[in-house]
Amino acid sequence: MQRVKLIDVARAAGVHPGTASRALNPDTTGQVSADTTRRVVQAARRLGYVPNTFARGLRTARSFVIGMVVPDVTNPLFPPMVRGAEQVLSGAGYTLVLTDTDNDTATERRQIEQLRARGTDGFLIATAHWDDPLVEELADSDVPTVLVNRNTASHRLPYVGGDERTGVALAVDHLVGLGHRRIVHLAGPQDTSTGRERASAFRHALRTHGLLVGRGQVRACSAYSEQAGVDTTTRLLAAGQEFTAILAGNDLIALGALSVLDAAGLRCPGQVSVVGFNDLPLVDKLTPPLTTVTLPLRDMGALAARMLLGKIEGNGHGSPVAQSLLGVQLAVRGSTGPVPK
Amino acid sequence: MQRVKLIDVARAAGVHPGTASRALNPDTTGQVSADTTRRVVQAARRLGYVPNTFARGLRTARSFVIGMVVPDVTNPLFPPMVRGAEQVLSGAGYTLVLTDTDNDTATERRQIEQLRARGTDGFLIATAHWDDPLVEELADSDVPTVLVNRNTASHRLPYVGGDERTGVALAVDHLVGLGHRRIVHLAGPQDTSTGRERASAFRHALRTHGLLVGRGQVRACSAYSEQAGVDTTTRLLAAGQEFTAILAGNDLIALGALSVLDAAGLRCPGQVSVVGFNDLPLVDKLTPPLTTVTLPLRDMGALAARMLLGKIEGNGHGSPVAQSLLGVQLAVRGSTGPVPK
DNA sequence: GCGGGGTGCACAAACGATTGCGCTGAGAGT
DNA sequence: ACTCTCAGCGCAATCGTTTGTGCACCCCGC
Repeated sequence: MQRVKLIDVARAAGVHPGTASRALNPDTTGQVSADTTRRVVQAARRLGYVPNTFARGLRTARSFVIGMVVPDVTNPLFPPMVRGAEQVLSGAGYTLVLTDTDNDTATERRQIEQLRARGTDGFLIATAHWDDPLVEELADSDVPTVLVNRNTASHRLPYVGGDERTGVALAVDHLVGLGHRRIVHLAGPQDTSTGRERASAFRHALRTHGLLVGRGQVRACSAYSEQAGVDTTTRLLAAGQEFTAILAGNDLIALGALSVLDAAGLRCPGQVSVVGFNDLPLVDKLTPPLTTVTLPLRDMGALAARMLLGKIEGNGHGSPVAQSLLGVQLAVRGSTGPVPK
Repeated sequence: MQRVKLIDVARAAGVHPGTASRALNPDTTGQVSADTTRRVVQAARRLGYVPNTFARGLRTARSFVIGMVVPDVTNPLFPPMVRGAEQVLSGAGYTLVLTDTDNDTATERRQIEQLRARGTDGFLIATAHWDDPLVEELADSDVPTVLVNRNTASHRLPYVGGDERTGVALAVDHLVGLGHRRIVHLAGPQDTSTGRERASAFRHALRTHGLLVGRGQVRACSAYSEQAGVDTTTRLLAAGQEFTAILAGNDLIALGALSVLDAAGLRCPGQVSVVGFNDLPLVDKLTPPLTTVTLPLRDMGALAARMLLGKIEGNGHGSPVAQSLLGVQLAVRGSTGPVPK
């Protein structure tokens, strides 16, 4: 596979392989004279030496591989996080292995097992559920792990996410500012932290404005999908609930809501205003362009990666559990307007 | 790192580690009696044995890692291909390492180097340029490689893509069927196979319909981006070229074209029809919904992965170079209509 | 001039799985 | 009954790197 190995470099430099190893390794190069180091480094460069990852990994039990687990790469929410993480990681000499669970717990377990068998140095988990045995297992184990995008109930692991509560508050303020009083929240799945957090923040925001939160005003969708948005909105209309605005759990749910509203002859924003979450690509080009909460996805991925590196390279101690919430913004667009008279 | 190793299993089964190894390995289990195999397998399962990838890789010089190189994960074109590939590969016991070149050749080279150092068993390349030194290097090397989505001039490596020519023909037939005679092609970058192929197919399709291809009728964009679409369309209008329909090199270019047309007061599809390529998510929800060519992205990824596995596990021989083009479809939507009178 | 403290390096033992080789014993063939 | 064969398994080398240990040797101070 690889031609030139350490022993070749050592021979070329006229030293023992062990010495060559120390010379090449930044941490141990101090144990070797400057002159020898120079000769070894030169020989290595000249011969084009690349260390064999297997041999090194076998000896050191480190792989420089980070596993990142997402539910579905084709969901545009995740690629920016992946990019952010990858840039940080590859800058630090790590390789990111991305794996897709297809929203399936069994698959997820299998993938994680496989990665652990590979000696993965750490995990970035974007699939966490509110009660998540897999995540608890990771927390019990000694492999460094950081949660991103979704948290768990236990708060046992470091977490990086968006400031959901502020996002919801911005959206509600905006709607209330437009005169809306009857606002419905099509919440995300309540087994995810984002779904719960946004719903809780929604109730809180309404109360802040002195509005009551009636029953049926928060309706949880079964998934963060357009179809779930369609279903829940259909039920909402069937229930005869009155409302002039919808805060959707995310953009996909908002899309589902919009299509049902359209089919029911309810104009947006004329009769109903709609706000989404995440600011997916192209939602600004729809008719009407979707008002939505923008999360710093890329920064979330990058920060999570940095925190993970800190856990790995910092000797395990340091701030044990950190919960970081990154700032969000509200992108006000065409799907929200003044409350109809 | 890992508790239980082969020697533990062997001890539990009362055999030599070597024997245990053979018993566990499907290829060599024939060298061990059925009874012994059963005992070993049972012990392995009971103890929860997972082989150490490093030790195995060191000995066998195989990693069961496939590197996939894409220009940008956040471009929705790629995630479906990644998923398709990942499913095939993980089903076969391989791990997919996804890497993002950020459309930068230097980054790409670095990433590929790093992956090769890791003993990557094969590459799936989605970043190929028409003349691509990096790809040629891979072709020269002995590491199995399959190109996907984009081909190179040399045709030295197996390739899986969509049937671009048919896609273009469908689009042109559709436009001509609507009465369009003055059709402009906003071609993709001409250093990519897709850009060249679509442009060439466009000329060919026009001739098939007995239409002349005038100068200025095919205009190459500098990138597959919305901005490039904006720029090229702006130039097109400035040139005073007459046209009633645009075939865009891809959906992003089409989006750019649409916004410029809109700004210029040209209604779509009333005055100008627009066809895209790729069928990105949400382009069916725009106003007007974009008529576009649909590629089987997921199948492309899956087939490419299968071909790569064939190259890796088939002993190198077999059909040396295969070029596979998968069927495409035209999704007719609202952005195309009858030619204005 | 001699002992002591260091520096700089060589030596060799790991890491854990795979695999060519060779030994043992049982069955078959004559 | 004796050899031949071959299935089944144990033995030990091997993959390439890292790292604890110890041996030189040099310089210094007494």
